[in-house]
Amino acid sequence: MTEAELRGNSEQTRERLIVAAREVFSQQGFQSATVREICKRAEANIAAVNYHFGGKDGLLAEALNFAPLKALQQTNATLDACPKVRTQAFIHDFMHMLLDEKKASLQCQIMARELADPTPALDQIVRDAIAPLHEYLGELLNEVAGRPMGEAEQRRMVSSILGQCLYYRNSQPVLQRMDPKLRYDHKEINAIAAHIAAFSLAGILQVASTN
Amino acid sequence: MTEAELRGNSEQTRERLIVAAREVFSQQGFQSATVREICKRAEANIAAVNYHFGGKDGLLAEALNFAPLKALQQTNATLDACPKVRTQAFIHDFMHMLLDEKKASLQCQIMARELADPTPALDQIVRDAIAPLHEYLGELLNEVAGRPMGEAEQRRMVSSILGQCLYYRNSQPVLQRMDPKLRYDHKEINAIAAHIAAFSLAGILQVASTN
DNA sequence: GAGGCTATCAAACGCTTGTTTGAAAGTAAA
DNA sequence: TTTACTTTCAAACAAGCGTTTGATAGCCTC
Repeated sequence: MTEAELRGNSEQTRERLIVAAREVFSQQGFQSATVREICKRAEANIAAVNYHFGGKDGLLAEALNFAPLKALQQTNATLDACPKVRTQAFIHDFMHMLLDEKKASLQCQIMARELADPTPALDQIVRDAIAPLHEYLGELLNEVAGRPMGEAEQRRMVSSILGQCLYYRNSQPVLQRMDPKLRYDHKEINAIAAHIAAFSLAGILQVASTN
Repeated sequence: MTEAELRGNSEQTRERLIVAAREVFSQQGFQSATVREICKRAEANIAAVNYHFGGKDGLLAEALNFAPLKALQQTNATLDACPKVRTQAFIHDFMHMLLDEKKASLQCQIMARELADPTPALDQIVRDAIAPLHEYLGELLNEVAGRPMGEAEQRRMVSSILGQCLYYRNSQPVLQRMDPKLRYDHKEINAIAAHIAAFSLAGILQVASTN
């Protein structure tokens, strides 16, 4: 084995662990996920997690990655369209990130899980991902409303949209039982996103024009 | 010790365990909650849970109680008001159940937690509580819309409302960090409920009149 | 008062968890 | 060849979990 190969193997092990960790964390949540399961999927030894990441917490920190969410924001911000259309596009892309088996961002799914069941990484997640997201969405919704909203009002508008979106991911076990035929295929996700967008845009415009 | 006192003590222990279990389950979730912590709060021996309920699962089954949710529906159904006002009232009462420290129904909070992190009791919860709730809300929203909605559309309307409501409960750790001043006092809960109601009624009417 | 039943208790059991250990194998530098 | 360093591995460790056990004491029935 040459040095390059060894390096390669080491890097490969590290990388395989991160990939496996994203799978398991996003599916089972941080607490329910076990180091043994992750190592099994990564075909690595149990001690590898502690050797490469210092522990389960360290692995989570490495598995987290805000790039997909930031990319979504970036794409949306540079969209040449009116606020309403950009809001629709945002919800559409966000839902595909959360639900689409093919395009899904496991990193975002891990974050979505963290919201309901916090870990020590929550502070970092809020600071680096959720707070900027709230800020961006808040300004976008301000444009939709056509007038500056109060801080609290703006936060509630954002919460209304995020709450709807996350419900489909975090309450999937329930929704599955309510409608056994439910499958999150491309068509269904588009329908859900369209519903949330139409529902929310009406809500924003109405509330903004009333208060 | 007389028989009555013994009976009483036994019943007291059982009852204290259920009360303590509701507290701990609603605060920490079923999985994170420990039998030892519950017994400690109930001032009971560790073996008491198994003796009285056959295990942690059995204690959860007894701690669950759908009466408060059913009562909310019953109250709302017999309300002498138009569909819009009944929807507002429903959201108002539901949010107080989920958030108000004084009026809160711990049983409902346990259920809210179960949505995100299912246990073996989820089937029972869906069957006995959530499905009827969805059905009732669906019909109510139908009246609001003024026309019969399709099954999928109706389900999405209900999901939009429940998603918004549950977000404030299940994502509290995040919202707390976004706004450190946030306190779920009576006034704040009323404001949140009013927002969700106004937001959602506008969404329903708009979507219903368009499609 | 003997036997049976109920309820409680301290202690221990068996299992799973994340983590640590010490040896082994390989490469690179001296 | 020796030395040092990196990576992997099987095994064990310590802690926490839900659960079980066997003893104890009180009350009822006979």
